Amino acid sequence: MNIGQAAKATGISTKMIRYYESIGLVAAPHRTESGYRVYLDDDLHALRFINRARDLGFSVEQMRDLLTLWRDRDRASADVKAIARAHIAVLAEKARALAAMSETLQHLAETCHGDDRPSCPIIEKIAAAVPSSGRPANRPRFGIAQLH
Amino acid sequence: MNIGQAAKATGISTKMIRYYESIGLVAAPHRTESGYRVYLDDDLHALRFINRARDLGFSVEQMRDLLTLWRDRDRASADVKAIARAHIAVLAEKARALAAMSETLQHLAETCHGDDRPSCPIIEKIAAAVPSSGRPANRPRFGIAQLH
DNA sequence: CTTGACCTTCCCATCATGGGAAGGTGTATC
DNA sequence: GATACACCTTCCCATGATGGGAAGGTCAAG
Repeated sequence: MNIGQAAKATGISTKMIRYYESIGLVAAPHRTESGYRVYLDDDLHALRFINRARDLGFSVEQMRDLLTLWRDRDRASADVKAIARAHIAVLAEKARALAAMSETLQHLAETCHGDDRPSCPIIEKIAAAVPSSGRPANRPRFGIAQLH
Repeated sequence: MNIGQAAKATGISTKMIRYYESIGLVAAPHRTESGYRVYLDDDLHALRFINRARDLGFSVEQMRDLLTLWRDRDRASADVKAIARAHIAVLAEKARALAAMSETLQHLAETCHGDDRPSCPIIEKIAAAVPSSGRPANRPRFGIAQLH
């Protein structure tokens, strides 16, 4: 099985399959004489595992840990659960932060006529913060760019 | 006012203030004879505007648009509202996606004993997808890395 | 034997942000 | 005045996960 077929079979792009190999997240597969990568069932299982972990928002480094635990038949389920729980908390906090932004903006938008006139509470409140939207100086920022 | 003081006054790091200047998001401030940047009230207003827009999850390009609209006294409030509404939808969708991940993982974690024994439904279900967690092939991915 | 679909490696871009080096400036204290 | 220290300048590099694209090799069908 070539890399393109493996990509279709696992839902991971060829680019990313090569990337995961380059950073050692997955083992290098066999090669044909001409240098083509050949994927076997075990390779595909690992890639599918990665795809599902990725869908759950795990980072590459977390997936590395999960793959190690997956392969270790003697690991304690507590080890897996600890990773999961930490991740759940981070996901929930990011979701909360985004929802809060959305709602704040929604409130602002509701008070904006949205017609030809220039008066616009949205931009006015961004220009001069209302107390309720003030960020207490050192609360961690959760802008879009900080969400990974 | 030097850049460090401007940073404290606006909540934007010196690094980012210089960056916003370099990409033309804010105008270059005056300089002292020795080359130090000097920030005046107008500069600070713009930086505070940016900080608040950033707290609402707006991207640099969206902030560029918002700043233009802010400075244009004759703009239609509909123009501002359109940007806000598009952004609200994106934020809400990202929040939803993250919350869904968190909940899926939460369900898995609840069925895991989290003790010394190796049996762990979390990792087993990542290894062999359950139907309910299957991603319908071409639904847009919303992993952590795609959230910006 | 040509065509076209694949494969290979390599480099570059994204987005917003921080780190750090190498060197200049400004001010308070000895 | 000199020394120390905090600040400023520009410049380059890194992040994380992903895609784009170039330049060239391989394979199978017509």
